[in-house]
Amino acid sequence: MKSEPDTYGLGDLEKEKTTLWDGIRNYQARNFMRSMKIGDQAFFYHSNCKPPGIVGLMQITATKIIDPTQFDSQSKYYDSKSTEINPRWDCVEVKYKGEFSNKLSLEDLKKLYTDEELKVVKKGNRLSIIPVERKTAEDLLLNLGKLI
DNA sequence: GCCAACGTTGGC
DNA sequence: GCCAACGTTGGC
Repeated sequence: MKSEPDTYGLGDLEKEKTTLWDGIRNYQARNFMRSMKIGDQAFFYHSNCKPPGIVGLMQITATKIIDPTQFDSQSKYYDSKSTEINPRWDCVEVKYKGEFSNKLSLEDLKKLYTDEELKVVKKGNRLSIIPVERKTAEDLLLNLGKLI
């Protein structure tokens, strides 16, 4: 799950402990969130920064939550076409699990994994939520070191 | 700041 | 349903 550290970084989640992963306005990304289950783990990826890459670990603590920002006309995520009866956007709640002792930059990830093993390294991938195969995830956890 | 690689919108 | 125009993401 990607986020820009200037907007909401791993440090912000560490302070807050849990947060709603709201503001997702891409159907494919939304659908990936819908497939998540409570207890699932997720990598926190810092995007649009130097260097981009995986920095921490999270756990899904609640699913299928209606994204409140879609109804807030003051929010940049406001969607005038979404209704309370038929909301377009939902999200999950995540909990901070830790920061990796051996963070992996996008450059590192490209050296370690192919496009197919880890879709985030594929050129042109702009999705902010991308599934990771269990096998790759287990290997990533070994390469990322300890949680600090 | 540039631009590739998308996704979305809206006229037809 | 097609597609041109436009907007966004995000690495570089």
